[in-house]
Amino acid sequence: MDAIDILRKLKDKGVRFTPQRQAILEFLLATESHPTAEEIYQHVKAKFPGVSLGTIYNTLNMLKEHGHILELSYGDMSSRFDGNPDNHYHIVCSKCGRVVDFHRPLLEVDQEAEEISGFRIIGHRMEFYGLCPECRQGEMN
Amino acid sequence: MDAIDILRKLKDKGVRFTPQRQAILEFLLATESHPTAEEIYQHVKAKFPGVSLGTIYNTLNMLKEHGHILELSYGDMSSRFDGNPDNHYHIVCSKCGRVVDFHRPLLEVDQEAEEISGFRIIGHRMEFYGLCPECRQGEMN
DNA sequence: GTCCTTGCAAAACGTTTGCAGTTCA
DNA sequence: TGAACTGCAAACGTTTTGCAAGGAC
Repeated sequence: MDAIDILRKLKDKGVRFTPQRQAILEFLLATESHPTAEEIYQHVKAKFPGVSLGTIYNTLNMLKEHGHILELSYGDMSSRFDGNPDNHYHIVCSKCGRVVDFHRPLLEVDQEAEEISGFRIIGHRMEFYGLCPECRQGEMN
Repeated sequence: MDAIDILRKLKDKGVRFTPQRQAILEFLLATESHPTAEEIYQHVKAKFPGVSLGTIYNTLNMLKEHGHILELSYGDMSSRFDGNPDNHYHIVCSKCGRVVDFHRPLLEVDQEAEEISGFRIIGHRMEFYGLCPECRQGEMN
């Protein structure tokens, strides 16, 4: 489902279809990174110079509440947004903040969570915490 | 390993043993909740009325960097800190923010992550995202 | 005595809110 | 036309920073 399809469906729920929203959602669906609101803002500004950060947040929250994107908060201050939940896992260094990808088959636990909780599960996220090889030096004896 | 043991070990690394730090760490190890910095502050203030929020953050970051506690960021603005990583999982509603516990045996993936990445893994966290039964009404057709 | 830590206050940062003007339907 | 949205700016809550005084070792 692409950006236009999603926004068309949202129209039935009283959500307006605006070019800014289209640009934001298209960017999120096209990228494999997990951009911050600021990064999305910078990207959309190239196409719509007048767009504001407030509009970015407005749209991101709307998409999140309708279950089309995920908001992931990391240790660094700002949230990251993900339009493609079928992704990989991360390992975060508690000391230097480095993040490395952990590629392994996605755990198939969403259905179990859906059945037990009654939620409509959109996706999950798993993160490992630890000390990276550099930061391990002299630590954790 | 209790608070005093941990702080004694940190002394060898040039980290000072102060009563404020002891109180903060003891609270974190004793509770099963995931308190925010503010909640830790309120608790420690009962014992040390003059303590400041800055000291709480200072200590939490130090403990995190040495791999003794985890910082977990949620959708709501403030981070939560966890001294007992062996816990449960969460399911978060993307619309109303409700969080419910998901009790299931912890997935045994830490060792795999440690071997592949070279990190010293302290723990992991998994979160499911979706729409809760109430917020599903009329959504996601 | 040294230098790490504390407490305080101010600053920085990400995010939300309020509002007047605009645009989609 | 009317409700939803935009852009802007101000406000908000969390976290970090700077610095003088204090405390651990």
